[in-house]
Amino acid sequence: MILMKLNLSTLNEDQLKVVTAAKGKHLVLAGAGTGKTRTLTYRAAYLIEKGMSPQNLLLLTFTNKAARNMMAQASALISSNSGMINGGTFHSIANRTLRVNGSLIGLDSNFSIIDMEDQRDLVKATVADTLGRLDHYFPTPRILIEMFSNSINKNESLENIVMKNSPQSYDYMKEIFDVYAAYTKRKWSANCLDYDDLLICWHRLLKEFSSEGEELFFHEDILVDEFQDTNKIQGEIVDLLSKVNRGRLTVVGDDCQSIFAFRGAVYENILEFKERHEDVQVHYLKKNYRSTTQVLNLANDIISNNKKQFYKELTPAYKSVGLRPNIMPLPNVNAEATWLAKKILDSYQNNVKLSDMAVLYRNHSHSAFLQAELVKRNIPYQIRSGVRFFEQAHIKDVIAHLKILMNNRDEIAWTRVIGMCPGVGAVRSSKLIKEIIKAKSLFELSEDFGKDILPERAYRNWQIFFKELLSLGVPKSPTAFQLINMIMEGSYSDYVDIKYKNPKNRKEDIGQLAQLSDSYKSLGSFISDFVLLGEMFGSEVVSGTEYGERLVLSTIHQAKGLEWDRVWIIRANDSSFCARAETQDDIEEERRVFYVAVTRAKRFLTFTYPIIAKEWGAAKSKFQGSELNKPCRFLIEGNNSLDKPFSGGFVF
DNA sequence: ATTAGATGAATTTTT
DNA sequence: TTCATCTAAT
Repeated sequence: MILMKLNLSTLNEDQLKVVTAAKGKHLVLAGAGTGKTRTLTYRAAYLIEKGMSPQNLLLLTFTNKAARNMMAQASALISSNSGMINGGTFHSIANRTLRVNGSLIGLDSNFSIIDMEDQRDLVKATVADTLGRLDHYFPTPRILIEMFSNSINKNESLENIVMKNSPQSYDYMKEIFDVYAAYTKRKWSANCLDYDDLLICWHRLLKEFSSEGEELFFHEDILVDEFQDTNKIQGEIVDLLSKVNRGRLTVVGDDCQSIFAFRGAVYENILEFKERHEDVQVHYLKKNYRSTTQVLNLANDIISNNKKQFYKELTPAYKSVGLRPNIMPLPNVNAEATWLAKKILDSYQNNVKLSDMAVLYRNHSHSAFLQAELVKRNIPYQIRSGVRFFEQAHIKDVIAHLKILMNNRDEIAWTRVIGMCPGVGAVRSSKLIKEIIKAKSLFELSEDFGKDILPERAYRNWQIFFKELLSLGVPKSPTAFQLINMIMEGSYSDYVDIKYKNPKNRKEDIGQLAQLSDSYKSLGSFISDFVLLGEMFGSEVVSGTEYGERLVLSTIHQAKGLEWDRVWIIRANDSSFCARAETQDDIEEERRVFYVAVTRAKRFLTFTYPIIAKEWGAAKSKFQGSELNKPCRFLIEGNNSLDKPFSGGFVF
């Protein structure tokens, strides 16, 4: 095996110590911009250079973006013929493990993975079945899903979650339990796993079938990035895995950048790591290679107001000259968008690349006005928020066709597919599905299937529809590529024309989907990768020219781990960040979100906010103009290194 | 009894 | 823009 010589001279002393540390347990506390991921991937490469096989390494992280980043960096460091490193998000590794060994806990390896929308549909159906008519005050499917998920990810009883988050629904506690039980049962019999189930099942598998030295789940070393984003169950999965390999584990994280508490992330996983594990070596990385002193000063000032943290002040790696971050109040959201678009154009005309700039915000909806303004001025942008590629209806339609061929019991996919047949609605469709599932396979049904279930008119439509479905199974085990093409040659194409208002674009998307599927060996791996990595295929919403660089618009959560020369943080008013925060912990979380945003900037950082508070229904008549926004409290508390508010907004 | 189209209401952050 | 509920058509 030919190995690339790893060049360790580019690492600083602290990083080098981590990279070359002896096998054992290591906790690396690293601030923003200190080369966290780089250090971790160098360690992976170092271990491989020392003789470890890449397949025996396991690299884990929470978000897809971080995983992609990490895997790309790691594989750039090792020679291509040394094989693939084993790594990805917790969910994708769970999926891989369960496809192979899930049968140990009674799982059928063809299971489907369902996303939030699918969950909602299934819960809705379950509620209708268990409770009959809906009560106005019974929590919506959306809320129910959130309760269930919270209870799992935060490892608290459903009762506690309801009491804390929706006390007004506590009267329905019994019904909520019933729905939960029925929903769980239904998922299982449909052979479907949601995101949480992936973790639960992996956890259960490890708990029941792993023991010290157990080969099945053995990894010579385990490296975890963004450890502050892990939740309770993920933390336990890491514990169990490291028990198998007798404690070879390196976790890297920054408690100050923990911004996923809403889905159960507990930075206590970091804070308590030393108590949970024996013989832990702790390392600190504090040198920041990203930002100017001015940006770092503000970041340090902001985060110093948080009480719960490992305090680690970031120090700039280089002496740099920069401008102090600046705040620009504007009359309203329109003015904010116009001003910003103009500023961006100015920068661009002064030879700043669009790809060196980014606009960050707290929620998706904050980007709307700016988008309109950018389109008006022909400024190309790329947006990393909003509806993802795989969540769009037409894409899900096609995927549902593939899912039913993989997993005949997938009632969610069936509902979606059959729902496209005219004359068949919720009631008749559920009758049909019941029969289909009984039959074990679509192809075992008799030709006149449906005749005794549907009225005449609907049956005539169904016959055509049903024949087409059957024809999908004609070539022996067709590829995803073939299947998608067959679907598009059939009546689904007409369905798109009738049902959606921009059918041409949608069909192009589906064409893209077919292209993507072409590189997959099996239908199954394509589908599960698709659901889990959906955004990776991200035909992100793009405007402007097809080629060349684009300005990035992103939520702060999605911008984590990235950096730009110039960063604008819009809607930097207090209510954007703190309106929903109730407890001190909530405020600290928002402060960390703010801190993450600030530390994305290398040299220029500007905040803007609209002075007049206008909520989203503003178009509707109600007068709301009397309330004025204040700048975000994180900018004015303490003694911040910020050019004070109302300083005139001079930026460059 | 069901479906399908119309109307009015509501939006954190991610896997 | 998407989602739940109401209402008219089958």
